[in-house]
Amino acid sequence: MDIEMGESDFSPKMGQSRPILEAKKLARQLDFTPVEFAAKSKPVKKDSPLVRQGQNTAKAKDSIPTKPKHCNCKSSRCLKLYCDCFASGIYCDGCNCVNCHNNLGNEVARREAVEATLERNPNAFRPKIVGSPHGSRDSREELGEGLIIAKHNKGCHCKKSGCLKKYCECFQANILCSDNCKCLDCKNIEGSEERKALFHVDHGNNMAYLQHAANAAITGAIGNSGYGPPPVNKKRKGHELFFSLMRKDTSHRYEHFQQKDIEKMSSPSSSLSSGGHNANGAAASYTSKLTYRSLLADIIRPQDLKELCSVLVMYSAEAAKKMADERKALENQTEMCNKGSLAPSVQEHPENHTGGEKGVSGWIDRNPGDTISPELSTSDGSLLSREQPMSPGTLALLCDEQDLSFAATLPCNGLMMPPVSSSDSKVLPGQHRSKTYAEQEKIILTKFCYSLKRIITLGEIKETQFSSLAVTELCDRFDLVNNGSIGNAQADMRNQCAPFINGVAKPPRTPGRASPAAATNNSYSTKSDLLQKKGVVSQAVKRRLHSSGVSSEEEKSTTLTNAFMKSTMSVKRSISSASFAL
DNA sequence: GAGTTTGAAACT
DNA sequence: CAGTTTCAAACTC
Repeated sequence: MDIEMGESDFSPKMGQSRPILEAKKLARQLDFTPVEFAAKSKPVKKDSPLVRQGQNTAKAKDSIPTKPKHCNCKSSRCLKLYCDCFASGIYCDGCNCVNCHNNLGNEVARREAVEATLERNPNAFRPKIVGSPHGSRDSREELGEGLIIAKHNKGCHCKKSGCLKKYCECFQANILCSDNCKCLDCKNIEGSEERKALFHVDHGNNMAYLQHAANAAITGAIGNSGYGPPPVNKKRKGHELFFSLMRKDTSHRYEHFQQKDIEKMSSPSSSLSSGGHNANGAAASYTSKLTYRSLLADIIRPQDLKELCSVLVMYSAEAAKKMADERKALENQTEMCNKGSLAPSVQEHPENHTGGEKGVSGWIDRNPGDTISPELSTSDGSLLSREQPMSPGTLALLCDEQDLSFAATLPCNGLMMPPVSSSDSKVLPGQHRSKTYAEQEKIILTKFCYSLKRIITLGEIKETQFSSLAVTELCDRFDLVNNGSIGNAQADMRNQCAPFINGVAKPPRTPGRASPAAATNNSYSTKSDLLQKKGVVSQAVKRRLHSSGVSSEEEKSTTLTNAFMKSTMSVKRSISSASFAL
């Protein structure tokens, strides 16, 4: 990514057209280099819905490259947006293109092409999908079916694909068509049964089925069964038009469509199907809840993220209070010594009893509403007090993550000090602050580290469960086909399977028919290994945390501050990624 | 793998 | 801005 244009490429130059300058200015305004900027403009390839379904075809593998799929350009010299590499802002590398100029050796031509492209369209290299991981989160929302609502900047203009094939950029980006689109007979809309049919994971990972479903949906084999009115081939006028059509002919739509699968589905999930649009009720029960979901979807839930953030803030507050208590006690002691008299009754603050040690239990296990002083609990359970202290890092995190509901209750106007006494905020020395921050950050980092490790471990477990299940099934099927004979091909297959079970090797099978018990044992073995692995992870975390205990307060503060800032960024990325994955 | 279809990009 | 052409990816056979 450090190829392509240098920074100077986007610096204002005399004689450049306004669109170019604006585009370059835009690139600068964003927080990445022009190259990265350009690279972010092509988000769709490796994340296409079909790929995310886990298709196992060669095509699918090709669709998950470390760089966009190798192009095959012949006439464009890879210097036009036709070329995926060029559009992605990267050099061609290992492509099958002919007469390629998208390389270091043709930097001049390439630069001219970039400028020409920007002149035509200053947004040419901007992210096409607003709301994707590569775009702004602002317009992104989650949908109940593991889909992210985002918008294609320009929208698609599909006419024949029903926006259910990868010709459609919206579909390819796994987003619904939006008002920006000018597509005809769009089926890539919320509630579309055709779209849901595509994501039916009972057939999942079955490329042929997916494609068949798409074709059927597009041609009407699913949608109209040949009896209903032909697809209206006119401009979609919002989603209502389509919905009205759907309501009219949905009763026909699934008559010939995978009856068994229809029967399997029971719980209506979409507003469309729950709307009772079908007279006989058959289609009403047909709702697909089997859309793509991240393996972490059940582990990292939005409320978990919210809770995590809330708890981190809570610990921050606790740490601040603890430090304030200690400091006050110290001051009292000093005062007592100075006066040489009996210690005056410490004006205890109710929060003094919260107890820092108490707050080191797992954030998931803890009920945030019942373990902290009333001041820390808000009506929405966000556990925040407007008077609680927060470190700059915490504030930065919270103020920046304004989409988190709890953050809305936070004042972002600066540092607040512990409410020990009215005079404290005036006289609190800087060293106390940094000490407080260090304590806050230490606790927050500790908890956050635990949380992340926990998520990772759970994710690994789940991944392995899925992988081992699939591998076991594959191998057993193969056994079945071979009627008990294990040939070289099977051995090869097993060898190929091995890497997919997360490094937990399946025990070697004895030659002959694979017994179900063996498969079960394999499964248990895997789980056992995983549990062991989990233990190792926990111990590793402990060791790391233990070893991270630096000696001096300054070191601790610096270390923790740096780590915290890193973690802050990680939190943001994690939240963003997790939200997208969910 | 060749041929066809498709829709974005480029062009007029 | 609309219509047409070019282009390369997606798709089909």
